[in-house]
Amino acid sequence: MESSIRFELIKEDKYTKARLGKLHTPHGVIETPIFMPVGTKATVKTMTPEELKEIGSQIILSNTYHLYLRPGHDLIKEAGGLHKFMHWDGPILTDSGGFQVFSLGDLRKITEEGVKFQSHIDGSRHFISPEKSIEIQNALGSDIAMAFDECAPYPASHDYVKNSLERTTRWAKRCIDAHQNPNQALFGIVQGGMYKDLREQSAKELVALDFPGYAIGGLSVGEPAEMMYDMLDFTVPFLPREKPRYNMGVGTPDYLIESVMRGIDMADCVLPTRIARNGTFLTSAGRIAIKNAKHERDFTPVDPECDCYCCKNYSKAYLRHLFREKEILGARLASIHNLHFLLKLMENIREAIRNDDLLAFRETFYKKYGYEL
RNA sequence: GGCCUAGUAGUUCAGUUGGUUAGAAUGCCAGCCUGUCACGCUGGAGGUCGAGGGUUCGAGUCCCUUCUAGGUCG
Repeated sequence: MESSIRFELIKEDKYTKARLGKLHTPHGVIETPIFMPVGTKATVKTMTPEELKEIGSQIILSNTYHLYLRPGHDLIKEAGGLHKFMHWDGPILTDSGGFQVFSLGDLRKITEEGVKFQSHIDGSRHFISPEKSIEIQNALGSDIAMAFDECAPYPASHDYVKNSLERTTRWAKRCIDAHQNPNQALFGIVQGGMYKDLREQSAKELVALDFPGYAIGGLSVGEPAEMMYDMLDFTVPFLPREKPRYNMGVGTPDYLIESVMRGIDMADCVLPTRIARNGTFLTSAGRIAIKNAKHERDFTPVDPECDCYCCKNYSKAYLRHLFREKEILGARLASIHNLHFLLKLMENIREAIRNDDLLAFRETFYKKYGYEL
């Protein structure tokens, strides 16, 4: 089947493995490398689609498992699809529910056929297979669907990860067979835990299936940063140059920069929006915990270098007040800022790649951010 | 003026028949959050138990005096 997306590789950095690209989707073109805000339950928490656009979001994520449970994929299909339902006309990528196999650990049982879940909402029993996940994602109508995989925990034994990855490959084949939507691309997900031989095996098996894009899963699940970088260094070269590569679940500035340098084109993470709701701001000078007492009488913006709506109009003292009072506006402003910060970071990264200047950009950024290599 | 009730962490309150180092909630202070069970989680500081005296091996708990607040009766 001809893929509904097309990846255009525009430029490769001279000194790193970073790439500049364009990903053409049915709902628009995405400039890569890109960060994708996460809207698990058909909303990027606290943000309207207009606000998302304004801060530079090009594509957002949503989640198969959560939307299947509530409100139900049949309802969303009836509404005219996820785009229409949530009033977002840009590209959407749906995660397959595979990560919930991992994160809802004690509420599920994995078999060859699929995964039996108990709903975290009401305990009701459900079964999601590769076919079911594709059916749901098809009903949602996302631009990019993800193969139903198993994200192995860290640490995990070689045996466990090997079995898991081989099952993930078998599931990937079933996803391809079940996938019939010409307006939706299906990405495969490389697993293999922290074992290089298994990463290689997984990558080779999936590349043989010829997906239009590849994700690297099972990273940033608690392992040391160095280990993740190692895995990226090792795994990315097995992926085809002409197809997009997506590092799942990565969202700190350093993880993003390091991922891009290793040849990653896409990343997503709940971190910026989650820590936003808990009062932490990502800034060019590092993280700021706005609730800390030292900001009580600080009437300057969170990040003087930032031109987002939050930083242009509100002071640290005011934001601290909002968070102490648990006023909803605090969560909104922080979400706007954190997402804008990462999206702007990615824009700067793209510019740096364009100028073969990524290494210098990285050094300058880290120095100011307070991050030690 | 008489009688009754209540005084315990910044605040609202628990504290068994007297028995290790007086608890909770909230507030305060700090840390954490990485394909979202998440406006959350974890930790920390903070009290001469209104004051003074007495009984007792031992008193936030019992007795006396006193102060404060509220109620009530004249």
